[in-house]
Amino acid sequence: MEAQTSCCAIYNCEICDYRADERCTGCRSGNLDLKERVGAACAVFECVISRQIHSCLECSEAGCRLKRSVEMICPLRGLFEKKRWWAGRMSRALESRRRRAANTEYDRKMSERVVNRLRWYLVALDSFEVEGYESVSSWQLAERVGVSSALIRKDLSRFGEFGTPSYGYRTAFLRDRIRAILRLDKPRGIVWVGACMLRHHASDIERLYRNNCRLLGVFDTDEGEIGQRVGNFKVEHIDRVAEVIAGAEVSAAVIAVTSPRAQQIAETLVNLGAKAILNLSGQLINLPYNVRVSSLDVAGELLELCYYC
Amino acid sequence: MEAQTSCCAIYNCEICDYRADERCTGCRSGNLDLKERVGAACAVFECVISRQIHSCLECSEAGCRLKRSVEMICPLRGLFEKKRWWAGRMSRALESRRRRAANTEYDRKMSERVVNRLRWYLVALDSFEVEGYESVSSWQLAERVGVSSALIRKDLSRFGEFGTPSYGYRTAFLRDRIRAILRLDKPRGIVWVGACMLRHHASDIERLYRNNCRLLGVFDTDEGEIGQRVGNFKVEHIDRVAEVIAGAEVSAAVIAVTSPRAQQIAETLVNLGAKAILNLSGQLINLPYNVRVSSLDVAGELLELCYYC
DNA sequence: TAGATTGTTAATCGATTAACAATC
DNA sequence: TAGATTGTTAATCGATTAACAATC
Repeated sequence: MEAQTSCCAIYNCEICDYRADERCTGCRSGNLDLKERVGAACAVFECVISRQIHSCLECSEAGCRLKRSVEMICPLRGLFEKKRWWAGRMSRALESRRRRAANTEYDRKMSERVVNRLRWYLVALDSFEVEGYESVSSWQLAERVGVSSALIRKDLSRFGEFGTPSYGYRTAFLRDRIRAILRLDKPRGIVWVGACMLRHHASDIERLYRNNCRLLGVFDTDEGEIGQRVGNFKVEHIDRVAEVIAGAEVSAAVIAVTSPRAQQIAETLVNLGAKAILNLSGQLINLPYNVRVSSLDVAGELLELCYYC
Repeated sequence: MEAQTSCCAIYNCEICDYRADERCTGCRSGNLDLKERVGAACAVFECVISRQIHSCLECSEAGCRLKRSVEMICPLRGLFEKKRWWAGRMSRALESRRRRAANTEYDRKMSERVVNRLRWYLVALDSFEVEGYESVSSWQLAERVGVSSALIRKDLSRFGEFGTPSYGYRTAFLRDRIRAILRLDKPRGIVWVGACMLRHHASDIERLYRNNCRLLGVFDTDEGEIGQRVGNFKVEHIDRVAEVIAGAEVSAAVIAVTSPRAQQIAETLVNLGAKAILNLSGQLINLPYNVRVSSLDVAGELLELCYYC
């Protein structure tokens, strides 16, 4: 177990200015209750060898995943993997804390299910408007979206009284209110990685523009794509992303590459300030808990659907 | 209210052979409790004018949405919209029944959230296997998928005991078990509509093949695409789908067209036997409750993500 | 044997539904 | 006024978590 002497973590936080300076259990006895220790104060994992600081679990700052930081701290991979009780115990102890921290990050008022439904209400309202409906009732909306009318009324009533009894909701008014709730008026900057996929989403981009989402640049890893044009953009190499974006505020990024570098690209984009990643690569991406990842995977989704056949 | 005399529905079912032959409340008093009536027997909506039969709420057969059938029955749109209490009452009364019916369709043992997670466990297991892991513990899997380890153990324990205490799960074994649970060994036939999009999903198709999903044909509405080739397929017009498929069993279909005909195409495919539709069109699709629809919408998803920025 | 990790239980948490008074 | 539909409450339902005995 002497090799694990190097697997120490010093509890320390740049933000809270707390420094426990205690060795981790990995080096000594396995009986020490890590949960207690960590609970006592904000913890940043600092590698005693490289002095690199990793995620603070309390503030959710910096933040690279625990497992990875452990691997970085302990380069003796073979030994570590044969006996990974240290990482195991640690990870289990911290799991629920991190989860809690991640949840309080976002607006407590609105669950992600509500946000998702509001988005579909908007699509339905648009279609009702096109069909010339001045007003819609909750059951009409429910019918089209595929949820219950009670849920629609409940969802909407969180944010105010938008309807009129016995009449329903004025289509245009409700549409505007939902747009405001979803903050679709605020301008956003999007980085797109994967030029090929972008070409097939021209209509999507148009819809984004209508909702104040601007594309900041198009990037790729594939040398064949670099220099090509997509719409108004020249495709740049992903390695040049910081340079090309040059200070523009990145809200979200789309990763639509086929190369297996999705994880690495995602990390680059997070460092650039992206707070949300749309992952179309079909690969799993792991990011700090304060970054939101949404994965759309056509093949996976189809396989899932087949289950119901 | 005389105009609504034509808005009658005869309760009648082709499948159960029940025919109540009673007029709907719309024509007479509004006090009749439709819920009771409908509850008494299987109901199909038959238009007294066109004699067209609409969805049976009991068997979930045929099935076009209630609202649409009402509109068809009552062509006096102006009048109907000014005073739609009939449709409102009806719809509200039936809403929860249909919902219940839809839920009992599927395997009660496994919620859709579980199915979705299993799919991601599979992706994670694949990646662990590639990295050479012989075994994984629930927290390792949890870490990579982004759920809690308790949930993973709970999910897996529904189907048997796949792990070994103090050791974890054997990667290859667990992978095979999950594949079996998701029935990925069973061959499936897929219809793809929207040639352009398919070209950008070559790698997805490959993954489908590895999981026994076979493409039956590629179709489109765009005349420019008809006759072109995609992989091994010649693109055919969607109107020829029945002819081209010719009796092959359709499990699921992908609708990836940009034209606003998504709803209509979906109905065609359901008539061909599709039990699940993957909707990439960005449009809302409404289908009978025994058909599963999953919508992936890049622009919408991205707008939703921006909310969290 | 000591320590790790599973499978499972009970407790908690959150989301959805049914129902209805208030309102138009 | 009669009837429709909202907003909201309490009840229900289901999903997730924490915890721990059983097991390796």
